[in-house]
Amino acid sequence: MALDRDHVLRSAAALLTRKSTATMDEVAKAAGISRATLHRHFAGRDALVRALEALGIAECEAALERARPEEGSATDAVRRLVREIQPAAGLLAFLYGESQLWEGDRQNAGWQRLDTRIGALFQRGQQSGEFRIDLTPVWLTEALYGLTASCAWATLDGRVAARDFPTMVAELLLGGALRREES
Amino acid sequence: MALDRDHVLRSAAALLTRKSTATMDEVAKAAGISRATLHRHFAGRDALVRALEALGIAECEAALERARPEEGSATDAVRRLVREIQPAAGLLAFLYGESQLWEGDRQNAGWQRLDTRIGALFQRGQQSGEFRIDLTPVWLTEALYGLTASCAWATLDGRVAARDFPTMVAELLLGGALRREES
DNA sequence: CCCACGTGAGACACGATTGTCTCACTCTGG
DNA sequence: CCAGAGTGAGACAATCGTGTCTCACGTGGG
Repeated sequence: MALDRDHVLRSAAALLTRKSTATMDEVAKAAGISRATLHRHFAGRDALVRALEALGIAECEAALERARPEEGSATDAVRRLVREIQPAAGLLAFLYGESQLWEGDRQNAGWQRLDTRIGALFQRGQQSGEFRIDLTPVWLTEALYGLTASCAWATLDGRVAARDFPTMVAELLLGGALRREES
Repeated sequence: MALDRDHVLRSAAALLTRKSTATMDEVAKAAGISRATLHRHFAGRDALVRALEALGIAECEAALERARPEEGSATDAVRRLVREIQPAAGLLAFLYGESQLWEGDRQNAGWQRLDTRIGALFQRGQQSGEFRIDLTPVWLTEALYGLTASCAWATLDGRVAARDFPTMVAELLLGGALRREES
């Protein structure tokens, strides 16, 4: 039962990542169950999206946990974070484009928790002198989400290889397009 | 009449940037016209979105034109491009999230034209030694779109000041988060 | 003045999606 | 074997957005 629910959620995430307007019927078929059973798990489309949001937040927090953001240099911590977040990138991209989640004043507090922790990582990098201080931690956090979603979509379209995901996102976010003189 | 159409288009762009699921009725009200008149300008929602797509492409091409991508260093050209693209950033963010435009095989050829020209700019930077070669021009182009959309949304929410848009996008895209030793 | 045109307002039907319900089937444990 | 829980299939009404239509209004030119 709990396993069923998780399986349904993951199928829905995979489908909605590709086709964000998918019908409840399509979601059910993708999970290999009937629409009736889908409704037994999730009261409605809204409830499903909320559950996906909670899953996305949980996966991001788990990725952040695994990345050990307090450990070692902030640079390496960001690289670890990007690597750990890749499995959730598709789901994240879907949620990122689901404006329904952002317009109300009742948005999930989990995002703020995440923003705070990721922002703190960038701030730590600034304080240690690793990161430049003219880009705010808030913007760097936003850019991390944005680049993650962009690369997830580009991967789906085949414009970027999945194995290059960590490099592409982390290297652009950290080093930018400019070539370094040193190193 | 032609002016009316342009005014309607711009109102729709402004509204749909904030609320991508806005109704035809809401779009009409935002433009100060009735739904009937809106339908006289655009056969349906699809036609409206397509017209917005064409407008977005045209604005991007105009921005690219103004930025003179062949002139001077590629770095400065990218900075100019980001600056010129800012007025269209909201519209671009809306289109970027409109998956309807990408899933079919009948996507507007304008995007490919743009991708090619912007990709060429990044390639020029790589050939001149300004840009690193381990990030593909395709990914850099994608990242430019992604960061533009992210910053547009962050600006709407007040997380980033509009006046900082060019700096935030261009500096992150070009230099990344890492602090430079030299310069 | 009068007519033609564009417009706003509203009615209407249609399609798509949703949420709820019922019923028959299957499997599992006692 | 049997009872009960869970499921799939389908019917059903309700809702919402859409596309089309009609009609009345007013405005500007002939």
